[in-house]
This record gives sequence, C-alpha cells and structure tokens, in this order.
Amino acid sequence: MADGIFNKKVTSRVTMADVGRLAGVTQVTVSRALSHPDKVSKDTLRRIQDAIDATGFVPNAVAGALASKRSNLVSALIPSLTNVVYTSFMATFSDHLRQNGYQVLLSETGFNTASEDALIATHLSRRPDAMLLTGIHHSDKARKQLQGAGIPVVEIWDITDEPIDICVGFNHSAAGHAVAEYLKAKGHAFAATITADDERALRRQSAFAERFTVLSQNAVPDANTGGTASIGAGRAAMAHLIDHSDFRKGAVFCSSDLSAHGAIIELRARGFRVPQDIAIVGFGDQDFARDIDPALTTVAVDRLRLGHLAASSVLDKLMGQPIKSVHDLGFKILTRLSA
Amino acid sequence: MADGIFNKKVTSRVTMADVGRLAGVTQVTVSRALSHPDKVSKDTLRRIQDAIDATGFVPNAVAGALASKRSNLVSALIPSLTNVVYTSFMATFSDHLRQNGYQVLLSETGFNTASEDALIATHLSRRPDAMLLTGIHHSDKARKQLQGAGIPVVEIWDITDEPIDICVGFNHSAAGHAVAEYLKAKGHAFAATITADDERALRRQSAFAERFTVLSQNAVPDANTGGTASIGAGRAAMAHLIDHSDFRKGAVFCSSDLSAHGAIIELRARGFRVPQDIAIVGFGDQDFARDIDPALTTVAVDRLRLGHLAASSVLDKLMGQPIKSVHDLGFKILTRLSA
DNA sequence: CTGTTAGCGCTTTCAG
DNA sequence: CTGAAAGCGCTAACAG
Repeated sequence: MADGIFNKKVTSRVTMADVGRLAGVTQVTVSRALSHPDKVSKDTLRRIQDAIDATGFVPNAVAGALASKRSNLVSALIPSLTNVVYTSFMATFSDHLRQNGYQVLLSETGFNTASEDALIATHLSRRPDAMLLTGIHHSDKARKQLQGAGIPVVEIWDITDEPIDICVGFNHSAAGHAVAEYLKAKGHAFAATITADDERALRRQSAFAERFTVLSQNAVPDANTGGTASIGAGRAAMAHLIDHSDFRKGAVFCSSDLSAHGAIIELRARGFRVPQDIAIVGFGDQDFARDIDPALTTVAVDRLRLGHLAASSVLDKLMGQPIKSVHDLGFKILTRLSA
Repeated sequence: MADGIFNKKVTSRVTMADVGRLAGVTQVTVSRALSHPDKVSKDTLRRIQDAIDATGFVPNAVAGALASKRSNLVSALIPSLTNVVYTSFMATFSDHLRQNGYQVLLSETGFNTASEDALIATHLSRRPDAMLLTGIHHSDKARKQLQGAGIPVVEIWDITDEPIDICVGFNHSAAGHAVAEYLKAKGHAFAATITADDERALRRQSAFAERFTVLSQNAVPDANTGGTASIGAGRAAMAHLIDHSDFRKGAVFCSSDLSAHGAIIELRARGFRVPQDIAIVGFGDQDFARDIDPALTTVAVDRLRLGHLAASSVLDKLMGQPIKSVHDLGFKILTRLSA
C-alpha cells in the first residue's frame, strides 16, 4: 500500500544490531563502543562510528533504561513554570545535571497538593534516578511512594528537620521575622503586607505580622492578591490598602518583588513618595529589583547556589557518597532605596 | 550484610507479576486491568486494585514504552526557561498534552544552534512521541534526525512555508514593518531600536529599521543589549542611546517588553516624558505591560492560542487526523499610552 | 473474560 | 578484545 513517507521512515528506526551488521560486529560490541569505548579496539571503534554516521543511529534510551535500571532522568516538580523565582534555579539545576549525563523531566504542579500527588506518581512511573520537589509539605501517599522508589529526593525552597531525604532551602518564618525587625529598626511604627496565595508567602506574612505587632503594638493589615504575584496584582493590592484602610504612612512587606514593583508604581501614580511616605520591601531579589526606581529593598536567597547544591547533593548521593541531608541557605535583606 | 534501608527498598520494586500473584491472576491481566479495564471482570478488577493499593505498585512506564513503542512523552525545546514569553506558552502546551495522557520533557537550548543539536539527539533517544522546537532554523543534521524519527514535529514562534512538519507562529519581519508604519503614522520622524541578542529580535529590528528609514529618510540607531532582554539591559541601552547619539526625540522600538520597561524607567529618571518626548514600543505583551506607568504600547501575539494550537496539532497528528501544517497566528499592535 | 507466547532494544554477566 | 545468553517489565496478538 502506498503510504508515502510513513512506511519508509517509521520502520526505519536503526538499532544497534543494524549498526553492528554494517560494521561487521555484533550488537554487544556496538553497545560497548558507546558506553565503554576503551574496551573496544581502535579499529572496530572507527568502523562502528562510520556505521553510526551512515545510518543516523540514535540509541534507544528506553531500552537502555529498562536493561540497566538507570534512566539517567531526574524528575523535577515546581509550582509554576512562569515564575522566575523557580525557573531560575531550575536552569542551574538542569544545567549541572546535564553536564553529568542526566536529563531533567520538569513539570509544573500548581500550588495544590492533589495535583502534586498525581504528578509524583506519573513521574515515578518513568523510573527517574532522582527527584526534586519544591516545598516540604507532601501527602502521606506521596512520601510513601517516594520512599518506596528508593531514589534520592531533594526538597527545596523551604526547610525542615525531617526531610524525605535531602533538603536545601531556608526558613520562611525567619525571613518574615527579620523583615519585621528591619523595618522597626528603621523607625517604622506602621506596616502592612501584600501577599499572594501561596503557602510559603503566607507563612512569611504571618511571621512578619506577628513580630511587627509585638514590636510596634500596631496591627498589620494585609491585602491578599488572591492568586499569583504580579505587577498588576501588586498595584491592585496597594490601591486596596489605601482605599480601604487608614494606612497612609509606614512600610509594606510584599510577598514578591513583582507585587512590590506594582505597589511602587501605584504609589507613585497616586503621588506618594517611596520610601518617604511609604516604604516597600519585596521578596526574592529578582534581577529587576536593582533596576527599578527607587531600587527595591528585598530579601535575597541565593538561588544559584540552591540550584547547584540541590544538583550536587543528588549527584553525590547517586554516586554513593555521604552527604549532608539538610542545608539551610539562609537569606539576606538587601537594603536599597525603597525601604 | 546490614545495609539498612537500602537492600530492603531498592529491591522491593513491585511489578505487575507481584500484583497479579497477590490478586490471583497473571501479569497480563494486571496489565489489562490498567489499560483496558472494560475487558476485565468487575471482581478481578477489584482484587487487582486492592493488590495495587497493598503493594504501592507504580507501573513501569519504561518497560511499557519499550514494548508498545509509545512513550507518551513529548519533547519540548525552548531557548530559555526564565523567559516568560516562552514558558507561558509551554505551560499551556504541557497542560493540554497532560490532559491527553502525555508528559512533556522540557529543556532549555540557549540561543545557539550547537547545543540545540545535542539536545535534539538526547531527546530523541528517549523516543518521544512528538517534539516541539522553538524557531525554524535548525541544522541539517537535526532536520535529518527529526525526519528519521518519524514523529510529529511542531516548530513554533516563527513561520515558514517549509516546516519540518508543522509550524505555528507568526512573521517577525512583518511585525517590524508594522511597528515602523504605526510609528510613522503617529507622526514620528525619528526612531531608534533597543535589541537583544537573539536572531528573531534582530530580524524584527532590521525589518523595522529598513522600513522606517524608507518612510522617514532618517537613519535608525540601534542599541544592542548584547544578551538577554531585561529591565536592567533596557535601562542601560536607553542610557547609551541618549549619551552616545543625538537621539532626543522620537520613538524607540524595543525587542522585548522588559527592555521597554527599562527604557521607560531610565527616561523618567532622566526627566524625559513618555511618550511626549520619547515614545516607547515593546514586544510580547507580557502581563505587566498594561500595568506599568505609562501603560506600554506593544506587539501582542496570542501565546495561549499558540500553546493550544501547537498541542492540538500534535494530538491530532498523533491520532492520524489530517491537519493544517502551517498556522500564521499574526500579531496585533496594542496601542496604550507609551506610544 | 483470562492466559500463553513472543518479543521491544538494550545491558550484564560469563566465556572464549 | 569480542561474542553468546539471559533477562529488564511490560504490551500485543492469539488462543481458549
């Protein structure tokens, strides 16, 4: 039957056996040539290479993984693909792993646990050699499956004494406390918060509010952006704060640099001066923080280091080396002009 | 030997055979229960389900893929993981595919062809059922391998009459031309560009410059940001333009909303009025474009639709349905306040 | 509705 | 240095 392109190409998937035939050796030798070239004679190696070029052979990693029980795949689950805070360390993490022969299977979980559970199972079915998870709160089912998988698991961007396996992150409550103390020390008697709908942001916010209230004896109003942080959401939240509370002077701790930037834009549009009338603190130290006007005071976490540490912990564990299981990266308040 | 946790868990990977034994059926029936539950008796199904729960069985998709020659995996290559322009349609694309039982293996290529080639080979070794590529320029070797793979391939974010297989995007030169005409019609006699180091951005820039020069008889200076677009790079480029050319009045076409935003910040910091002194046009219509001050005039491409179309084209092709191979999504100039 | 028989394309011993 | 044999855990016909 004339099926055009298809019956030719689809069936034409070259195997090691094909390459071997062309090179005058068996399939096993081809396999060896690829994974242990030192165990194959120079001459054979050349003939095999020629055969590979001639056929356009691409090894079948699926078969390889099944036979060797090593997939060279590392799964990674992050809350959002469009949030630079997460993708920036993923870029580092992937890169580091790639250089060591691993590929990263990346998925977005959203911020709810249910979809994380399903994703974990799907990912485990690909038999990854290791797994990265964002955050430390996972369902019992997930923990059980992860443990049953018997692979290294890194939990990042938060910290706990009882990680599933490895943990690289920092303490969100401590960050909230630190900002409260920073702002009080700067002389602010009033403060408010702008917070996105994400568990860790809420933890920072409540730690901040609790501590600032103690220090100043003043309540800390919060404007929840009710979703993902963005410049638009920050503007809206700032507007809400001013329109619906008597907050006119003080400092605002935002759960993200994005909403902080939005807050600044809104304030300026309304004629407020930043930081003289209202000071703004962000979170995340995104690349633009230093470039906006006024430059944004924010909480920085070394995401590059996080990506590296997460990757090298996994790699070390994979190679059977002893590793530290909990890394507290800490954070730093970067004082710039906005607060 | 006492090896603690390990010798217990690692070996304990449950197989379909194990589940079957527990449920009093063979492995095949377990397989069927999972993929064709309607072909298995209600009672057996229940026993198998119980056995699965009891054992914590997670199917081995690697073995499944090898046997069925379907991996349910779709590879996707994008230039940058941290650029929302790309990740936003990836989120849509992944989501749509996931809902149809596919998982997306996502990698970052950077902006150079060499690393793309290597990545394509690595990805193909996992035997994905389809592949998404950003852009239309790929090496001969890559094209050959892709064609040899015999799978659907979608090229996105650009357009060509001769796609490898499927193409969903828009014409970058046309966008540059359109902006030139828009700005001329607005009465501008002078224009400049701020461009990042990426082939498509350069194509928009040169189309813009060429057309604007024809229309206005004035040369169009360019400030190359020499890397990735960012607010900081935009500020620096704008500063450079003002400090090193006699450009003081007119319009600036930026290759990204990010650099456009940076340009605006720089201009305001220097006391220029936007758009009265200098007008700014961005590219991408990122979410913040409408929220900054002044709201950014920019070129919008429907990224959500792009993600959907790319996914559904792949899906349709995978199901053997006839599809349109080239989709021109077009673009739209969104007139806001900055130009 | 369930079981049997063959592989999928590799890696891993073990021989030579 | 090379080959033969035996799977990895599943799916795909084919029987019954």
